[in-house]
Amino acid sequence: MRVSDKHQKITQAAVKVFARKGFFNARISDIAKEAKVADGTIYLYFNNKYDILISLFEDEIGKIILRVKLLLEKETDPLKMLEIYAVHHMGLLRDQRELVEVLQMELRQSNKFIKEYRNTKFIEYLDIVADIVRKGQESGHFRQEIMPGIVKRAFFGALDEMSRLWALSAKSKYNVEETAKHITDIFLHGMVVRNS
Amino acid sequence: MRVSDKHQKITQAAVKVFARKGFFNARISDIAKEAKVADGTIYLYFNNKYDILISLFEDEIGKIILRVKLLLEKETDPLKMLEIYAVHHMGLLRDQRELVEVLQMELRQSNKFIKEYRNTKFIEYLDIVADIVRKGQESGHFRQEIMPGIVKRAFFGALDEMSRLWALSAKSKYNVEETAKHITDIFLHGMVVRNS
Amino acid sequence: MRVSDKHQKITQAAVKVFARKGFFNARISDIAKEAKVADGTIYLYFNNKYDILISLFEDEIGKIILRVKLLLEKETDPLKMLEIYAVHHMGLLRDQRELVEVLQMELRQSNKFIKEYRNTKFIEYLDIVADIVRKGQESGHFRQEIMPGIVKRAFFGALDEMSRLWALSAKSKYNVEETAKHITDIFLHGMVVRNS
Amino acid sequence: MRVSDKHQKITQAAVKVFARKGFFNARISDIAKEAKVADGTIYLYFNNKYDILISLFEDEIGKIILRVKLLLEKETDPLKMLEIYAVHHMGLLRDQRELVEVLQMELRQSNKFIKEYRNTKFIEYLDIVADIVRKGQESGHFRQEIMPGIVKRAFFGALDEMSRLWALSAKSKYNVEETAKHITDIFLHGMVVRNS
DNA sequence: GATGAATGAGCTTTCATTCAT
DNA sequence: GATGAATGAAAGCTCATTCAT
Repeated sequence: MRVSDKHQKITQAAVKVFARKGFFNARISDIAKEAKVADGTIYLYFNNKYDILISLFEDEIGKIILRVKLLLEKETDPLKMLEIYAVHHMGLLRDQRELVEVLQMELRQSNKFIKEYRNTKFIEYLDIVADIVRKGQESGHFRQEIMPGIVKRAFFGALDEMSRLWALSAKSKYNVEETAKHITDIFLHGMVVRNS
Repeated sequence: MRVSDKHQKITQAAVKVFARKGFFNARISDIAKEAKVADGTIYLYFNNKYDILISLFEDEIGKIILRVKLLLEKETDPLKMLEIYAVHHMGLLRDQRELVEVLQMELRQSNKFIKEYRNTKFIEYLDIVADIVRKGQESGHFRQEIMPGIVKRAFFGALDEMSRLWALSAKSKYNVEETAKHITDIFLHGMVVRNS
Repeated sequence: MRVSDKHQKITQAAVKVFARKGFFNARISDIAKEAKVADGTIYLYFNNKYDILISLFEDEIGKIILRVKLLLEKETDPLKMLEIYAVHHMGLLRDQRELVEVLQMELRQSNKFIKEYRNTKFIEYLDIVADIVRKGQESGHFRQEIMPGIVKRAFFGALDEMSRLWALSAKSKYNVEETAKHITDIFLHGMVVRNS
Repeated sequence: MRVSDKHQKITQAAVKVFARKGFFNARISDIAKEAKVADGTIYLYFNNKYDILISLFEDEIGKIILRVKLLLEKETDPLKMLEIYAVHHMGLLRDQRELVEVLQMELRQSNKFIKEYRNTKFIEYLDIVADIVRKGQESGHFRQEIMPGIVKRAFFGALDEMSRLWALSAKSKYNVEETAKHITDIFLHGMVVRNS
């Protein structure tokens, strides 16, 4: 078994356990059991409990960034790009629900309590939106007074809050993809230059 | 000292301590020390640690709802109402920063792990936005296809994510009130009926 | 209300609560609630929790001694006296079941852990049996080699162990009075001089 | 060190500590210190404080039963068997004084407060006496009207109450073995068929 | 590298007792 | 005398982390 296999097994187990119980209620032994390794083995791959969370966060956000950037490469229309971003983001909920739950929670917890940790990967993920907005302004689609630094957070926040609803309630009257498009629609209408 | 004084002293102390250390890292003795009461005294007013958090949440959200509803009473224009809501919401960050931090965190934690707890007060707070949107649709300001149930969460999420930035980073290049207005502007433009 | 009334109300409440939960699991506030007084009031009549138990023990054993001595006064036959003692002792179970349960438990606990406390009342109660045995030896009914100091404890132990069965199991196939007589019968047959 | 060693070390430490302080006054840390293990180690072998007590009780009564049954195997005379039982029972006081003290106390406590716990081992120990009595009735030694179910408890109670005296007072004017024989003598005389 | 038994610091909660009213 | 809010010491139990095997 390659080293990276154990590392990944533990990470995947941690996602499951954190999603189920939350970071503070999760025990190392839970993760060890889920990953089918000994408790002590976890400390061969991670420094401590926090480290599992942070590694997990960085690694998984990293993968998400790669995937969404790949999707966006094929597109040049900023309006469509924003929709792709939104649909992909919300799609994570369907495909990696447990991961989304963990990222949601930990986004609000870890970076506050692990002071040393600057959440650069997450900022990189947000900046994709800022770049799209800037591109849209350069191409004359979006109003010049729109502030990309605000939109990137507002857009993410809007999508994320909807995710939270699903993560909690399991079922909802809203369809995931439709919701992503509806939110995108509002932001696009909110940002476009009006010809009237 | 009136009974309510002790209750309130403990609540306020809990807000400070939870904001500083987070719910799980906060010790009862921290709260007791901050409130200048004995550890045991806390249990005369609250059933357990979770109960402090939930009571605090309900009470404070309740007060916020009362205040924002009072502000909205004087206004009938849905566009201005939405801005009032946003400005007031973001204003909390200036006036009750610690409280906002606690509400932020706990919104993502407690209702997931305290299954019995249905966060009705929070939903009531969100529904204010839904009501404004519906009102705007009735008056013909907002497009009929806009879904109030999505907007209420998207709008809250957008504002809240901006709050999170401030709560974390202490200083920011963005002005709180300006940001509230900018986000409102995008949503309003996104929702209004266009006459072209 | 006379002073002694409060004292007695507390004692009676303590009997109930100790019987229900045991000494260590009983809370002062339980007793206070049962006695319908404030927690603090108990400390006007008793020094501490142990003191309630000891006072209760002394007082109630004292009453039992008085009653059984009164019954025995009318009788001179040692054989009948022993039966009277046994039937009265077991009868307590019917009339003051809760008290018996408390005395049972505490007999095994308190005098071990409250070193200062010499359980003189209890010894006085046992000595009634020793006196009956000695009387029976003097009258020539009982064998001279019988040791009253052992019989008093063995007889009490035998009766008490039966009590314990009832106190625990609530219902039993054995009748209380019949059992008292059966045990007495064995001890009497065991002690009498045989004429063969 | 074998697993069973730790388990046994803790059990033996618990016997010492419970005998010294009683179950409720004994702290887990006392037992841990006595056993020379960490507090947490105790919870690797026992579920909780009660569990130590119950395990201890079951295990030790189990051993006592085995030993006395072995002794009784060699004997067929019910009269001698009863004496063997009594002498062995009282002998425990000499050889395992602390254990006897613990069993004494807990017999009066645990099964009352740990409702789930049915004290089957103890009943098995008592039933040895009932079996002897029945055997004696079958062989025509003991009177037919003697009730084994009562004798088993009365006999145990008589012996146990004497034990209690020693356990408490440390020294006594009575010799342990002589006392066992004296009590047995009374019960045997009390039960035998008289030829007059 | 892998294991999992052992550690012991840490924390919530309880409750006997006090004392200002 | 009576009250009951307040106190704070105390203890059972958990669990992240270590380390001998």
